[in-house]
Amino acid sequence: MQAWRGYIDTVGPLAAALEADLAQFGLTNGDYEVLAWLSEADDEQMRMCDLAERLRLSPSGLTRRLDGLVSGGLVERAPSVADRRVMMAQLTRRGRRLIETAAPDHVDSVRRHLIDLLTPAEIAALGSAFDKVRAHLRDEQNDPS
Amino acid sequence: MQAWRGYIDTVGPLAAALEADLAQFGLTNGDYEVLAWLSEADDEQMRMCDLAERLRLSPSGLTRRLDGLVSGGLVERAPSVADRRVMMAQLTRRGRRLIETAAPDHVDSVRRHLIDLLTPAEIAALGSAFDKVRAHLRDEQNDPS
DNA sequence: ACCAGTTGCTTGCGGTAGCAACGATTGTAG
DNA sequence: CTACAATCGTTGCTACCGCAAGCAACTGGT
Repeated sequence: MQAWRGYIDTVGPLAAALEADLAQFGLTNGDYEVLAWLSEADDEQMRMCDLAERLRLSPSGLTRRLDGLVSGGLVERAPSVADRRVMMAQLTRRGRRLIETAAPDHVDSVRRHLIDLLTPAEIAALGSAFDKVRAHLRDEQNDPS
Repeated sequence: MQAWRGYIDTVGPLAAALEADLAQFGLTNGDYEVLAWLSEADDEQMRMCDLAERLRLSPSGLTRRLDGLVSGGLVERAPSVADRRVMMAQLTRRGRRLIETAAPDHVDSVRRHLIDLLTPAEIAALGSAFDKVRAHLRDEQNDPS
């Protein structure tokens, strides 16, 4: 329970610190994640619904988040040829250049604020612990016994 | 970095799962924390500003959160006799009964979703890891080198 | 006693998120 | 082929939170 209190008091400030480092690029954590996922996708584009799932965002939430990125010229919407219901979120050249600039800095930020502070054993424990929690949450959702 | 991705994908759903369990009492995670802190305080009351700091909330954020709890009859505002600028957030009888009912359930929820899934070594690693991160964030804030 | 600076809480505003509802499109069963 | 269900994205609504501004009250120096 002590560990739990520590968790509560750490998660928020940690996210805030990372977001502060990202601000120099005009990005929020959420924006960064959109660009990161798109940059790793085939043709640097994804269906809105798939992207929403990856980002753990509701459809409406993603619509509005993308609005911001589109007006910033980092992403554009393109209708899918295969399914006219579908909108593809497509990374623009500007978006690609920005994420390529910001990514190393962000990775470094994660290292400074988290990874480099911990022993390899602690990192491994964190990884396996979160894997277990995530697996448990998935099971619970699929089988609401 | 893999551990980092796992962290990102776990923290949000975990908070959501706990919030879902708390919903049966009509409480959010934030509401619960207010009541929990107040129930542990002397005379079950705290100064707004101290409470805001504990909750990592801005003053305005706490004002609105308390609005909700006050209209729900769980907390009331009382002017401080020592300093007339200060408002005390005071747990009501209803608030005390609710937190006393909800707390065991919430603790159990944390166990089910987190603690019971992990080995003692993993729990210890989580605790020390977050302690280090939190200490580092504090240092950084006090000495923005 | 007075005035400047600080502290504490509230309010207006903007940004972000989820849910419910909707229109458009696709898939499927009869 | 036609009806019906499911999927996809957007929009209206509501709620939450932080920042900046404002007002009240306290503090310390003159």
